[in-house]
Amino acid sequence: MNSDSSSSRASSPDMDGIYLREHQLQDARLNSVSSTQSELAQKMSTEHVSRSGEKTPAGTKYKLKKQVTEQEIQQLRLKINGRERKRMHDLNLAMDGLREVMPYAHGPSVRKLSKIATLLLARNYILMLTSSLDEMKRLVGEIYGGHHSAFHCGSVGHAGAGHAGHTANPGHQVHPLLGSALSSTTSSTLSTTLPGLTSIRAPHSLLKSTPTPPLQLGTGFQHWAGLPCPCTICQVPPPPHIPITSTGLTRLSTENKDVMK
DNA sequence: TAGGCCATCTGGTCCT
DNA sequence: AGGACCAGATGGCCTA
Repeated sequence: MNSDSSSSRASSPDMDGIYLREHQLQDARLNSVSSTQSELAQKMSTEHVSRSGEKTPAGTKYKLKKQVTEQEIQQLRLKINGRERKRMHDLNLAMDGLREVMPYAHGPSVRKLSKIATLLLARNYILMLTSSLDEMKRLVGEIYGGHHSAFHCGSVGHAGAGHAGHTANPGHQVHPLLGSALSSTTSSTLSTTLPGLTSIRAPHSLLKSTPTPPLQLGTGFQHWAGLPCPCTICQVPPPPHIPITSTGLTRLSTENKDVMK
């Protein structure tokens, strides 16, 4: 039940592990799949020979040529496998990065979110943040009414961090929420703004095997500072009403409503 | 032991 | 042609 999967099974093993496992598997596969590989090699080598016009069916020249192409094919396979491995490794790194910013407890005593759980939780989290943002905009609009200009882009002292996009891009080239990913305040700001957020639990069914620890913003969590910008540029459209089929998502959405109350 | 999750290999397809 | 992307297959590890 130990969630420290990095110790038991790292999603991104080091290169030595990769190298070792690769060769172990290759040794196993070269024995079991050698027929397929040799068939492929023979097919390709024959094709190569016919292309190059060197028709020496049974001579030594043919054998040498075939051997060379088999080695080339082998090397090509290794090269392709390495690329694919690197691609998947990068994908896992991105997945780890996503896990880091997810409002879910991190640590050695917490099982790492699975990939599917990470994606589902991330989607739910985005929807929650969107609804929270809309709600805050609505509240600010109610409170300040037509005087919101005092809190407009860059007018607020704290807004410098989160609204760097505005100050640096008068033409709104970069949305501040996107810019906040590069420069923003700590999660405590969000916790203050949305007090209930830090106590949200993840009820997703895919997380059933976890002890469901209280959600906490990851160390890498970043958000904008200060008040939401009510300008038309920052007025994000309402979240699309995507049907949520997952029970976990539905449940979390329900909790979101409670948080917003 | 079954099922879930994952890494890796592999062949196909599409793009540059 | 080479690389990126994708999906299926396979086998290992872990947990209930």
